[in-house]
Amino acid sequence: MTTKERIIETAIALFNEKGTHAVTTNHIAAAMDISPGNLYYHFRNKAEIIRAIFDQMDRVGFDDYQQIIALHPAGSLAAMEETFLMIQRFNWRYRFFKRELTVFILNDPLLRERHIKVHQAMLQLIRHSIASSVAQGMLRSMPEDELNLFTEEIWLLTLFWLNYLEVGGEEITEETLRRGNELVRQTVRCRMTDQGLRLMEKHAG
Amino acid sequence: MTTKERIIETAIALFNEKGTHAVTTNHIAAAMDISPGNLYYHFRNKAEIIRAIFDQMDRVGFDDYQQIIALHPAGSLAAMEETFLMIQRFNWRYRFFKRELTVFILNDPLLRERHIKVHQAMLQLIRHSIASSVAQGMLRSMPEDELNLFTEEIWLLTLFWLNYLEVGGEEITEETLRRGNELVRQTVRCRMTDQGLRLMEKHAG
DNA sequence: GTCTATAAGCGGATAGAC
DNA sequence: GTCTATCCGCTTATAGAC
Repeated sequence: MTTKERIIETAIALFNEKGTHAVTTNHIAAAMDISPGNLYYHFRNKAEIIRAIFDQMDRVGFDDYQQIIALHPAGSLAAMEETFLMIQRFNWRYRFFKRELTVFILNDPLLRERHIKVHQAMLQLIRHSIASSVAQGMLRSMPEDELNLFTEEIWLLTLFWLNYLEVGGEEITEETLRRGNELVRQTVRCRMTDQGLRLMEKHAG
Repeated sequence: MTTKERIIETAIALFNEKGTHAVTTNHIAAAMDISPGNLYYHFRNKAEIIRAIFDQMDRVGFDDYQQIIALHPAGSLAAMEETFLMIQRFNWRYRFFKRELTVFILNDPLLRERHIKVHQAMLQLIRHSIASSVAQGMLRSMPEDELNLFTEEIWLLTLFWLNYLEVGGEEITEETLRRGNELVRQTVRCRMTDQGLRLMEKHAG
């Protein structure tokens, strides 16, 4: 791993542990046993480190997104759960980001725009996924309004499950992540047709 | 309003606007046209201002909670919606707090414990409310597991609706808050009995 | 209670040697 | 690429006059 990469990984670890504002460039340098000057050779300043992390997130996020797309036709429910867990893993790796997101967005219009685009894309992905489940007769068809709210509900649950666990003082484990998945599944089950429910039972058994 | 109160109100406004870390004691003093020294006469440091705000939140939150309790027997659905909006207003007034909550909790074990207690109390309140709706025949009875998940879903939606709007780049208005309410309502509707649905229709019409 | 002035400390950032 | 040394600026916090 290059020094630049090590700086980024160390920064992610420390940001996740203490929050970006409690972590200084000096802390990052000290934690990886290099001098502050060396750190500044690789990055102009702290903001640039954060930007580099965001870029990494974009790349990883894009790869994940491609995987989700590829997964999607495979089978509605299983694909959805795989997607949920994938997003949770992403949110966990970059958990400082989600924690401080609103403040970042407040102070950085560019990040705001970028994030809104991702947000919209995810909503569309979910809506599309729901529509295809309806077409397959797994979900009952519903009026436009209800479909929109349903879409937002799924996305909100997925987006904030990790945060929910954290502010409730729960550990993030396989078990608690699985519970979030259960939550989404139950929300979906509410809108299932009899046929969909039968298929799900079979799948579970 | 005393200077002390004005400091608190100014701090809340600035924290909401810029985030706690971007706002210094000097900024607060300047914004209200007093000297930094004067501010330090009333508060030992910035952390103490934040603590004073938390204390205010506790008091306001407790009053709101009492109102919710009082509201509760009045009528399930209407009370639930009133509660939702009350919590949104609270979250909006202290929006810096919810935005930075995970980081606060990370660095302050006491706040963590306090917050977890509130979290648990709200879950219990919701669970109790659901149980009484089931007893009244409004909601279909459900297995323990489903009830727990349902409770958490309601609470998660209520807790994060404001955050959801913010990270999605939406304005907080009567309209968008109402949409959050719709979301919760739809989640509840999924579990309603025929009797409950009829009552709701009548209520809406 | 409120002001002005100022000290102390820290984080961010750069220069220049190696 | 990496280090040491150092500077700038800002925030916190205090002392002492009014």
